[in-house]
Amino acid sequence: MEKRKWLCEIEKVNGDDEYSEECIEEEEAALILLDMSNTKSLDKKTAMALREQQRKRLENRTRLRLRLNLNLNPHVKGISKSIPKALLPSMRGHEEILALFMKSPKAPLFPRITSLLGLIKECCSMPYEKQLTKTDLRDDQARLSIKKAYVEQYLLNLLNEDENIEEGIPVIVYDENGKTYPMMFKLWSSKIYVLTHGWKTFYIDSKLYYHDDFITSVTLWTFRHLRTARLCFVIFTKTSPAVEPVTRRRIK
DNA sequence: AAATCGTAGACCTACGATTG
DNA sequence: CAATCGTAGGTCTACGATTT
Repeated sequence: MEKRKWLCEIEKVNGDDEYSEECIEEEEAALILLDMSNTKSLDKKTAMALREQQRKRLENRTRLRLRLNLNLNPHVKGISKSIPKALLPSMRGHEEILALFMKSPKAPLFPRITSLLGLIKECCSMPYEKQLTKTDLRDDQARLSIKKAYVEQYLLNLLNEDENIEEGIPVIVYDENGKTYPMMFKLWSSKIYVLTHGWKTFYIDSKLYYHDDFITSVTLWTFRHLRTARLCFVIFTKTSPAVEPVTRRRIK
């Protein structure tokens, strides 16, 4: 109910003269139809119209989720920039978060993948950026380690009761093209959180490799799928010239 | 045999305690 | 108060174990 209320407020602010329960149902229907368009044969025109409709809806949803994210991550602080006053009067008091969302030069709060539009059931986690290490990209390791603090702060509260991180949680990982990779999200020996199984396929497909002259980093988001309710990750990759080699010394 | 999993230990870093 | 030291806890790597 709270979500609906927010959505309606958002639509008002954005200039929609009318909103109603129907508009929300209409949105859900559009999202489901669009999802169908990914798997069934719709004619191009219909699919494009649905995509456009979904894009518009997503803009509203994004703002809604931002608000919901505030409740999950109320401690995010530190940036204070000007916010367009007309945006969301009811978000007063959260200017810092809005600034973060709107101005951050880093990763956006939400991954921009067309095929994911409207399929995100619960709000995304905050983005997590990691500079990949040698072992993250080693063929004989086949795993991505994820910082404990990030997992405990942002991801564990997204888990359902029946999901046991120590036993491993099957997840779907999306790359920036929307391609999916089944992986296992797991806590190893109460110390390291990792993504295993499909990670190797992912970095091979993404043409990632370790080199002293380059920094390869990933940005990761987590969300729950609208239809399957399954835990999903989105991983974007980035390679840039390195200022210094990114290795750790090890004496042996 | 190759791929993947799991862990021990080296290394790093943040932070509190101590000292000048 | 700033610099230094000690330490706990987190991250990364190497390598043995297990699975395919």
